[in-house]
Amino acid sequence: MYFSKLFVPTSRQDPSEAELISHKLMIRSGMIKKTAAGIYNWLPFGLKVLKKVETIVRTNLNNFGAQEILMPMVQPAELWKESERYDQYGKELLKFQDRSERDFVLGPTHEEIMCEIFRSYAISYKDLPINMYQIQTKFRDEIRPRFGVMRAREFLMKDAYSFDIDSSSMEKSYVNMKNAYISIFNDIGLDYRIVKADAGNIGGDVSEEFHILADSGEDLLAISDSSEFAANVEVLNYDKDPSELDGSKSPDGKGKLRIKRGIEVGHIFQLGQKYSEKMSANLKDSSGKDINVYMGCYGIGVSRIVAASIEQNHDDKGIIWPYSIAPFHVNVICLDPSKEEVLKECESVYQILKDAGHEVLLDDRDIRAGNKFTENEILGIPFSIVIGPRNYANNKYEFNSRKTNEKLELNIDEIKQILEEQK
RNA sequence: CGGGGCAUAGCGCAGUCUGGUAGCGCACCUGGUUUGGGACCAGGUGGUCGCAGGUUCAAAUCCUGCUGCCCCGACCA
Repeated sequence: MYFSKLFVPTSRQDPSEAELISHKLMIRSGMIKKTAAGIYNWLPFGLKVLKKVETIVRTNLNNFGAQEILMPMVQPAELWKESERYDQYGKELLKFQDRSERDFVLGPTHEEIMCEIFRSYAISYKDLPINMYQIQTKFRDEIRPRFGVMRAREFLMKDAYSFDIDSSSMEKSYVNMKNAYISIFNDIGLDYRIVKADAGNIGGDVSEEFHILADSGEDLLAISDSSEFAANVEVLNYDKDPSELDGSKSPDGKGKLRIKRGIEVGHIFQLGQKYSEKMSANLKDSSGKDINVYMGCYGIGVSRIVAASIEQNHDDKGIIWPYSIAPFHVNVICLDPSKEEVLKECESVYQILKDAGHEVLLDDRDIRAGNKFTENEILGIPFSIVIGPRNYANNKYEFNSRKTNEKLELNIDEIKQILEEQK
């Protein structure tokens, strides 16, 4: 992609609306643009990152046996009345009417629709387990949306639902999804923790959260320094200031608790029969008896991961993308594109790397060098290659790492080698 | 929903107290000089001062009502 053809409206000033660093940087790097409180546009650069996260999520879930579907965002209120969440869910549930005054809601989650799908077919216990997911825009009318896409009203979520014949197979489905999540978050490559969690108003007995660690995280996590114990402090029923937990004995008796801040990006639940009872999502077991299906549900805040990544990885110059979700892998910075021989050399390097399967940006804009360097840093592209009149005839190129700030003189094969190792 | 703040050019802001021809920086456009770390000089475009009423000879400025946005809290993936 040629930079001159990309719409990336960067800004050198912090927006007045933003407080959080990820929010500021997402606006300054031209990734997002707000339309209303908690409602955002994803511009080309931001969308590239969002799609990267989406692809990692999709690929892993498919590998772990889940099947992608797409459910409607607009849902009839009747289903929500049936599950009794029409009144319970609270004002976060956006309600409205169509032209003939029928009640609808804008989907904040899809247990009701999922049950409706399940119960409308004659499904045998032999068909189970079934696990279906979607990656879709959700709407929750937050009391106070804030921090950009971190806590938006409209946001991109992956939600998955598993169906099993009994409790023990539901647990197997749950563990399978937990493993899928571990694989997803390992692939993304951010520092994360899995903690015991409060199931909140989704319901169910067992639930765990995936948190990306960051000092700005809204959740406090209590993590043992010498065992597997890790929990959201919400579940500890501790009546004092949670920061006092730091250094106290771990509930499992092993080691001391350390308090860390996290951003919740995934939450998995064993729902049991909570929804299937209310919604009559049944099937027959091997003895012919009607059973309410055992469900699990599994969420990932896809758009939130983008912001959380920036919270965890940035410096005073801008974003630092992990290779896995970077909008581009390498930026070929052409310092004087008006000189034909320089531009030719840049295009040649660009093409070679592209042909080798890397995602390359060519900054061919006829602007000052400093602007290109500074924007490259704000945008956080992992590697850059600087080619100018001074060094274009060389067979060595200036190769820079955004993360380490390292500057190397490398030939094209050495560069290919390094990029190959990142995959 | 309670408390606090803000709304003036694309962005960031001053001007409001004390009413009297709407300004600054950045961005953008023209020309020139520059050209490896957000260049410089000269010129230029761009505003129903959030909206609706009111007071006044005169309102960005004073009064009333409304709307939107931000922060703190309660709440929540």
